[in-house]
Amino acid sequence: MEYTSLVDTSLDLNLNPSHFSSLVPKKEVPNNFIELGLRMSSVKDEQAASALVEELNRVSAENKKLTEMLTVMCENYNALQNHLADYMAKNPAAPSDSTNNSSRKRKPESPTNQVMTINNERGNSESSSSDEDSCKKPRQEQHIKAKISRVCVRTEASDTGLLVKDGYQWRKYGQKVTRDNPSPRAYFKCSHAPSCPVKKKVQRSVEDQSILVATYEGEHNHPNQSKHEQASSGLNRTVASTTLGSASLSSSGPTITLDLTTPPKPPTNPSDEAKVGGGGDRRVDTPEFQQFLVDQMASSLTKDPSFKAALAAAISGRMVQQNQSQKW
DNA sequence: CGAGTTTGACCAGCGC
DNA sequence: GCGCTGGTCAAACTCG
Repeated sequence: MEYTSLVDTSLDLNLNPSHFSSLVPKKEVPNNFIELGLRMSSVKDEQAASALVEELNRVSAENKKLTEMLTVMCENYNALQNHLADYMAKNPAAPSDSTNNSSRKRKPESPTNQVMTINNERGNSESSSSDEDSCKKPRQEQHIKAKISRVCVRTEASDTGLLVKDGYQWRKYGQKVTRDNPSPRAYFKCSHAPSCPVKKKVQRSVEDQSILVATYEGEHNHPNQSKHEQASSGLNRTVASTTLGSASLSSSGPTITLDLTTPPKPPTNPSDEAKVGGGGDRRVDTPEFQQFLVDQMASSLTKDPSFKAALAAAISGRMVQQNQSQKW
């Protein structure tokens, strides 16, 4: 997951928190504004003043946007750190962890690495017990199938359905109880286009029954038919509604966990359920996910008073900088 | 009545 | 070769 590559880090945000207090004299900002206003009044150009205010608003908005991008970077960094720590805690020894595979008859054949090579671009995120996905298909077929992604969706524990709405139309063609998970696994095929090879497997997580793990295989060879639907009430709305929940991105892969148990209001119909970035070609770097991440992270960060102060200082500092440059 | 779901049967890969 | 397992098929069933 290279989110940092998605963010233009060359932006000069003047956002180093450790230097805010020293570099940005906060109390001087209003003084500068007053001084600026006095100068403007001396020029007797109210239109210019209003234009300048508009410009300041525009710059403020721009700074806000840039700050959101920065929050994405920060959050990704933190998520990566957490995941690394978690991984190190769980796997203190070498990656050749045989404990998880000892009870299996099917040889995983270095599951993580294999899936990673198969997926090349997407990779697989977890080497957990549900990684047998990589071992089931004939090896050659695995190499043909290039896209395997996994999406975790947190749902209400009382929700017994295996429905992960992602904007595509799926037809269930089978259900099976697997050995290492008491919860049944549901098999879906994309029913929108007969030629669409995408398949989806949905199974509840062993560790947390409230989490649905959807594994997508293949790529859709057709556009998401319900994109418009999503735009109005589906994905975007759900993305917005998860602000009060939690979301986590696995730093090692495309696994995405959405906590949908705390929506602002209960869904009025099933279509309001989790519509996450599923679909074989849905990627974590799609605009939908980026927007989701931005919303999530901005929301959590804006709750942090220190971050607010830093942000305000950054914006103020930026304004002062610009004003000074305009003076010169 | 058509589309989608359920579910038991069947198939193939893998380990012993 | 046999048994276990995951994946798929297809007839029966359900629902709008």
